[in-house]
Amino acid sequence: MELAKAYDPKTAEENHYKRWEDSGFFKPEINQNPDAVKYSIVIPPPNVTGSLHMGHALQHTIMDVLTRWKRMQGYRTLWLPGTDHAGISVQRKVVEQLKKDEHKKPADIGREEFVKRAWKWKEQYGDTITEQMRREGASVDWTRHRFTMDESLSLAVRNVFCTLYEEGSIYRGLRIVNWCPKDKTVLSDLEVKEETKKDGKLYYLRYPLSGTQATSPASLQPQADEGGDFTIQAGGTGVAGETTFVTVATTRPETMLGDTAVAVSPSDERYKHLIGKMIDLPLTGRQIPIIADEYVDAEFGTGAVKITPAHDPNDYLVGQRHHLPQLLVMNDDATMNREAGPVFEGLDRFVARAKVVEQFEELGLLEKVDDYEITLPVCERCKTIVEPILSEQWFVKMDEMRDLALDLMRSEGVPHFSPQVPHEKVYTSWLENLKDWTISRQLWWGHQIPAWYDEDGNVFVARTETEAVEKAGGKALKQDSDVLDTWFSSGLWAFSTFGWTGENGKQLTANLPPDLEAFLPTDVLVTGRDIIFLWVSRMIMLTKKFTGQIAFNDCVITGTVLGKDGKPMSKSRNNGVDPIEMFDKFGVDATRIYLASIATGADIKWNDIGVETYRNFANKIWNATRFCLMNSTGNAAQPANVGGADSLSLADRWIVSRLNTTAIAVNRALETYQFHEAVSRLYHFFWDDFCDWYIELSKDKITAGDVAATSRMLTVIEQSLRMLHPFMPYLTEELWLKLPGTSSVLHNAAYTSADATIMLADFPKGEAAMIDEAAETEMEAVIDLIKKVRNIRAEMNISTAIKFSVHIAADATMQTVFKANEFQILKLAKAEKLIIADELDVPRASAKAVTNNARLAVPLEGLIDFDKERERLQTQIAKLTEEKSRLDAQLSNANFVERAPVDKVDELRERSTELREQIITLESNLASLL
RNA sequence: GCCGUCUUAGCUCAGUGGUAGAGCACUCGCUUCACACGCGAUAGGUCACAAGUUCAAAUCUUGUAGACGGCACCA
Repeated sequence: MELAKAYDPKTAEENHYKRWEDSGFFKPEINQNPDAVKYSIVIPPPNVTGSLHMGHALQHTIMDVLTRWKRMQGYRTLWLPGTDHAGISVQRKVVEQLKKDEHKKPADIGREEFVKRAWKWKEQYGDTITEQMRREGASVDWTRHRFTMDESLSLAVRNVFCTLYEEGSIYRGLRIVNWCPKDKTVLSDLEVKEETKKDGKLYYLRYPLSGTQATSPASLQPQADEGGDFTIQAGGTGVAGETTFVTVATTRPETMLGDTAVAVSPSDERYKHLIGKMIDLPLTGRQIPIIADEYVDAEFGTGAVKITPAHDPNDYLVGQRHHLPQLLVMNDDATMNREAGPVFEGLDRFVARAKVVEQFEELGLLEKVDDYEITLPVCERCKTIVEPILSEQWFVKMDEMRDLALDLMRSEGVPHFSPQVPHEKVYTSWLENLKDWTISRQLWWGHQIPAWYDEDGNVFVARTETEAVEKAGGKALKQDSDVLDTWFSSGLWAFSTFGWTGENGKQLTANLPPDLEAFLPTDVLVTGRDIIFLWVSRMIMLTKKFTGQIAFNDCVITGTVLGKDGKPMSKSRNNGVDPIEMFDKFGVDATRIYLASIATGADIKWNDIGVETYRNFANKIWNATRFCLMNSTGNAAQPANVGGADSLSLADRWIVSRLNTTAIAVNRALETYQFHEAVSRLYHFFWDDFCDWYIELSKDKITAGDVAATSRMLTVIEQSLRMLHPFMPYLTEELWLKLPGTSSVLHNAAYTSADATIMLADFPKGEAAMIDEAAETEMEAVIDLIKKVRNIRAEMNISTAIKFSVHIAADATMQTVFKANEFQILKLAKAEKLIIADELDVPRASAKAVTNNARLAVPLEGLIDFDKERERLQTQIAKLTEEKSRLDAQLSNANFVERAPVDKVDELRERSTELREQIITLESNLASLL
């Protein structure tokens, strides 16, 4: 069989996925071992609006590595895929489409039609990411694909909602919430981000005290053209003629239209006499009181604060304490409403702001405007400035669930985060300060809240409309028009995807769906740190509450893949790297193993060269296999041939030892989610140990058609491919199937009846008993020797065409080793004769070197450049001398010798002695040249 | 304001108390019959800075500087 000269990822990528999927290899049912332990992962469901980005590629790689690794180990493995309905995102897409295609607004077609269009949109475009996951090679069980708005998952949502409501954990209330005027919906605190605005302004407004002003309340009406002529006093009050003012500062002047008080600190001497007095609120014709409240910091600003209970969370609380009216002056699109007065009604908030300021100025009531750096809350998705607004919404009390989660962490350390620092602490302290969760959203796409109202506004929460009507005694009802926060349904993901619907009460014990019983708790959750609060914590809480189970034991938090500029990838920065482009350029496998080579949790700047490295690695694997296949007609990988037979050469014993060391290390690394460690071990084992040394050492036998040698090489490749498979599924399958002798016989015992695939081959465990310390030491001595000879040739500029003999002096044991490997040493050192003795007996015109086990010399009559050789020796002496003096300094420190562990001290002493001998040898070599 | 992370070779990154590592780039040499996406040989680092703990610090502690993240506040 002859392979192409270079690996072409495309062919392999097209060859296998469909077969894997069609053969049911991704399904847990492929496992025929009734006693198999389960291993399960649920995918963080990507938005149906999404397409694959590098963060997905990273997370999917890790999940697939774990899944494939465990599957090969014989676990009954399930990686469950799915998508999230992504309320706001889909709604926005459909609104855009409607506008573009039909110039219509949602209201024009009505809710029912709109939702129909949204489903249609989802059917049409929602598969993008699932198709891309196939390209990635993700070994998910597509037959268990779930969507958060599937009937069964929606049933779970309704039942959870009703249960929480019946318990009193869900309530409806009037609160200050984050309002996005563009999306026209409320947002949870977590969906609000901050943006710093450097050119912000702080406006100082004068509020006249009632009964003191020269001007009548009427003159403070909007558009009054009368200005004032005032003198200002420090401390925020001003007097002009008969008029006294209280000056307040605000960044949002338009909200003054909704002010219902001015608050001062109770202990503020400057204002004590004003408490209880009234203010004539300009532009409104309203009178509002001056009140005292501890909330006010006398030191800050003017010490007097305008109170707008309907437009600020702190003011809202002050308002509650003082029973102030809550005057809402804005519409849901952030234009001013009727309450703002006829002059302002209908104006956008920012236009209204300018107008308020202008009018204050005209009235002489604008004291000053300061530049003020301000951070503004913005909508996470559309970046619109979020307006704090008084609104009636649904909330979940989090106290009980928070305690469930905190107990899990404290008593069982669940979930165990990787990396543990800093996530465990951040997660815990977030929980400790958890506030109620706003769960209603003013959207049409999503799970409509199962609450109905009668004409009088009485609410009936029920699982179905019929049940609600029943509760209402047959009255006509109207369902709440809001839907639930997308994260409410994804919070149930760990159990709703396994068939839990909450039909039988809480379904805690009875009639569990089989998948729930089989796969919950899941083993690990892999996700990014941006949704630890939004999703991870809620899934832990809701799963514990509704199933009594742990959602997942471990939680791997991946780092962020940054753009080449070191900033997070984003459309606006245009620094994104498309995984699909990388797949096309370097191959899926190279991209995957590169992503896996990033330290767990670490951020990384994207670097094409990293992927290129592993593209080259893929090619190396391809070519090593190619070489093997070129010489192995009729042979087969035979594990027995790698066993510890006496006839094995040093190189054979050594590669077996290295293989087992590697397998043990890889398994250990994967168990602790140290993917980069596993990758590094595999990379260096395959490239350095196997290709650079083992293949080169056995080449002559292989090319000579030595059956035993070839099948040993085949076996090492076969085992390596298995270990590489979780990282590089396509390449390894492509090659594995081509190896002679591969069949389902090599499968893990759980899959013997399945068609042959490396996916189901037994993952090498590695055996400590197969680690051969002597072989490692001896091989190291041989390698060391060869490297020294190569160094002489390179440094002396001796062409490989020139063969020379190599003299070696060593102790009896090492003499045996070198003798036994004479042929290999000659071949790799490109020498023609090896002379091994107790002492070196060479002419003066020789290049010399020392290793830890030998002295060596290469006679170079007529070829030697004495200056260069002296220089070479001096360099070596300098190096060894430096190391020795460092050791001797340590050894001459009495404290070190007394306090350091004996082993350590002995080790250093030995090394020092060794170095002394080597230096003496080199110095005498050098002396003979002088 | 509070909490936290990072700073290691030209670049991108590993490394957690005991002689500083990788890939790429650089230098030198190789059309060696698997691979130039390759082979061989070099060179390159007072591990941000300062103080401390220790026989011993890139690694632990504290501080400083710079980069970044989360939370809170923002009249």
